[in-house]
Amino acid sequence: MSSIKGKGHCRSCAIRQMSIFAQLPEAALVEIQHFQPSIIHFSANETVYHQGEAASCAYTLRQGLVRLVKTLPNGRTQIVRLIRAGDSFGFDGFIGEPYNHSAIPLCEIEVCRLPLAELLALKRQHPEIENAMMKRWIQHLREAEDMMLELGAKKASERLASFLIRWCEPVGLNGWIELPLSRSEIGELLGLTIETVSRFISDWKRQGWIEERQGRIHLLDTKQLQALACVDD
Amino acid sequence: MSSIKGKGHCRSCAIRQMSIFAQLPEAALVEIQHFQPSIIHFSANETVYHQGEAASCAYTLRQGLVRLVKTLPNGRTQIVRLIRAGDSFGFDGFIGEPYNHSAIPLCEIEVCRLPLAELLALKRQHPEIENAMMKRWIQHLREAEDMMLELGAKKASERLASFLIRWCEPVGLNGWIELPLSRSEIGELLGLTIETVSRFISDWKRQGWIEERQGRIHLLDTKQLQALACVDD
DNA sequence: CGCATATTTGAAGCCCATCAAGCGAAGTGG
DNA sequence: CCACTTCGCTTGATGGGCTTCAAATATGCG
Repeated sequence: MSSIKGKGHCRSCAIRQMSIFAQLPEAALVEIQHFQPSIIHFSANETVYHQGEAASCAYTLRQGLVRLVKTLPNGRTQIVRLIRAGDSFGFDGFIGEPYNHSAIPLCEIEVCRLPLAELLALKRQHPEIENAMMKRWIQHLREAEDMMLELGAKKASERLASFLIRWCEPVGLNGWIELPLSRSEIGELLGLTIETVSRFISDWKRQGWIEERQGRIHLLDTKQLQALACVDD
Repeated sequence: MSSIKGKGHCRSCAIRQMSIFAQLPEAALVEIQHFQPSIIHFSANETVYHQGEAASCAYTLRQGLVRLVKTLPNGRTQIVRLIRAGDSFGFDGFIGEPYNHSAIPLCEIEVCRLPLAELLALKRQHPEIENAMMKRWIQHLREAEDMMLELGAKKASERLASFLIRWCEPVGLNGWIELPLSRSEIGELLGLTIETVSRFISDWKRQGWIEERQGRIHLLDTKQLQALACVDD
C-alpha cells in the first residue's frame, strides 16, 4: 500500500535542483512549507492515479521510475511517457480536465504530492516556477513528437535499437546501466509484443552487440545498433 | 513564394479570440503594434520552417491548415500535429533548441510571425499570455499522448476510423466537412501507406458508411465506425 | 526446494507494406 | 478542341514482418 511518509522539506530536498523548483529563492521555500506537500511511497505497479480521475494534484518524482499509461477498452496499452526523478507529472487539472493517463510505478517510488490549487498560487507568486514548467512542457512536447515518429514511421528493430541507445546514453554508451523495464513494458512503450522484443534482444545478444545481467544492460557494438536505429538527429 | 502582407493589426485581428492573446486587455494590443508582427502568406507545401533550423520565431496560424512533420534519413515521414487557425507553433526557441519538426502548409495559409524575444518580453508583462500558452501546451501534450496510443496500440482500420470520427466532430457527426488531406497525408499522420488508407476508405464507401465528394466527407454510419475505432474515451 | 512469473523459442497465420498496373480528373500546349 | 501529360486515387497480387498461439526454459522468491 501507499504510505504517506510525512511533510516535504523543500529546503533539504535532494531532488529539488532537478525539479521545477530549482530556481526558487530560499525565502520562498519557507512558504511552500505552509502548503505541506506530502511525501508518499508507492510500491511497484501500485497506481498513483488513474486515467479519467479528477486531477486535483500534481506530482514530482523523488525516487524511482514511473510509467504513464493509456489503455484501450480491449486491454491493449501504450506507455506514453517515462518519468524519472525530478520530473513532474499530472498537470491535467490545470485545464480542468481529468487525468489523461494512468501513472504506475515501475519500481518502488517516492513522490512529492502537490495540490494543484496551491501550486497554482505558488506559481503566480514566483515566475521562476512558471518558467521552469514552461520549459519542461516544451521539452516533453518535443519528446512526444520524437516518439510519434518512432511509433509511426519505424519498424520493430529500429524502434528497439533507438530505445536502447537512448536508454544507455547517460553512461556514455559504454558502461552497464539498469534496465528496470520488463520485456512486456518495453513492448508497451514501443508498440510491440513481448515476443518481438525478446526475439530481437536475444538475437543481438547472440550477435555480441549487447549483453545483459540481472536487470542491467551493456551496449557492446553501438555502431551496429546505430545503423539499425535509423538515426535521424 | 511566401509574401509578407504587412504588419499585424491585433485590435482588428479576426482570430485573436481563438489565439493565446484572447485575454489580453485592449491597452496591451497597442503595445504589440510596436513589435510589428508580420502577416505572411505561404502557398501549399511551401515550408514555413525546417526541422533543425534555429528557432527565432513562433507563429500563429490565421488561416488555412499546417502540418508539423518529422522525417527520417531514409525519407519516411510522420505528421506529428495538425495546426488549425488560432493555434500557435514553433516555440522550440524558448528552450534554446532548433525546431524539432518542419512546418508545411496543407493549403494556402496566412500566419502571424512573432519574434521569440519580443514574445518573451510580452509574456513577462502579461501573465494572461503565459497562462493561455500553458493551457495550450497541456492540451497539446494530451493530444500527443492520445496520438501515441493510436500509433502504438491500434490497427490500421482502427486508426483511420477514429481519425475520421475526430475530424468530423465539429459538424456533429452528421454533415459534410472539408477533408483537405490527401490519402498520402492521412497515411503520414496515421503511420500507414497510401494504399492502406485508400483501401479502407473505398471499402467503407462501398459499405455505405461514408461518402465523399470533391474534397468533402460525410459520415453516414457513425455506429459502425465507432465500433471499428476501438473508442476509449 | 517448489511454485509462480518472466523470458525464450518455435510454428502458423494475418495484417499491412510493397510492387505494379489501371483509372479518372485536371492542366498544358499545339 | 483534343492529344498528351501529370498527379492522385484505386485495385490487384505477392511477400514479409510482426502478432498470435503454444510450449519449453530460465529466473526469482517464499
